[in-house]
Amino acid sequence: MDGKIVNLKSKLEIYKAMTAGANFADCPVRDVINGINGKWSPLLVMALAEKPYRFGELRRLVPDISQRMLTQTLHELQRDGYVHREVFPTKPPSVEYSLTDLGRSMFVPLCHLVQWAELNHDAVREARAAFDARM
Amino acid sequence: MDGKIVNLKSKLEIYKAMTAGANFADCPVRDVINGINGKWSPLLVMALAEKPYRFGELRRLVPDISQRMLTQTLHELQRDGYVHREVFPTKPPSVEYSLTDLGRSMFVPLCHLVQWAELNHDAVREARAAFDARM
DNA sequence: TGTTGGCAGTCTCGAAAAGAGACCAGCACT
DNA sequence: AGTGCTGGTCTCTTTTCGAGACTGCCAACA
Repeated sequence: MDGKIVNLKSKLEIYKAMTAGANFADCPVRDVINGINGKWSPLLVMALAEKPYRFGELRRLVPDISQRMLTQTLHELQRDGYVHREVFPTKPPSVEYSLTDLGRSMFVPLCHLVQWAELNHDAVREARAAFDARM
Repeated sequence: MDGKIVNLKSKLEIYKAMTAGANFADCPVRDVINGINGKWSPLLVMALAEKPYRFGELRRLVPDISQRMLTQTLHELQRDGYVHREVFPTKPPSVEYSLTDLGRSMFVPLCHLVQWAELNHDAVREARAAFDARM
């Protein structure tokens, strides 16, 4: 199961980086990707890429996220260094979330993926419809 | 230093496309992204981008995926038009999975994201360690 | 004075999804 | 006759997710 995958160069290296590790800690790509590809993470990064937002603003912006998931996802994004959390000691203390430099640099490739998604949405929907029709 | 990297109109339109929709069906980007960002989808797409694989090969290639999840993820990828499934009537019938043109075109931006992940893995791990140390 | 409402969350509980592993039919090799 | 390989499905358990109630603080309103 080891000798058959030795054909390409750059792609193979990436591929090996994703699969070679015996576990998660040894695989940088899966480690990082799994932090990004949560259900709400890309959405929040896209939102914060536009401008910083407060907790309640984000909640109103993404109506179908629960507070629990918003708190948790922001916490994870903060932990991984994508998001900066700042508390302002106003009368009711307000909390502002903004993208760090790391977050902004991650936003670039993410944005490409999102652009692809926009362009190819119709193709995907068609494929889906054709597939469902055959079943 | 404020979000000036992002003040292009195209990006704002994408952002609006992600957040404006009242529900999922109206938001093309979320619809497509949610099909890509599963736990195993990117990994399998990366693997199949190298060359077509059979079911058992994929299973051995990604040792920590369960058959159940492999079947299900491949099925979803096929439904969305990224993956082609072909059955060969050999003695024990073998099934080969390969990327479609749509899958290959999606692989391009995905690959950028993966490359970013590879490059910035250390930064993310450092941020994570620093964050955990403070708690 | 009591009430209401906004802020940023936390807590709990039921539902949905993921993971582990048994099981299936058919065929080849020993 | 037993073992192993093919590509899966079925069931059971654990993990995660989602909805909504609840907290503490303060300000405005009646």
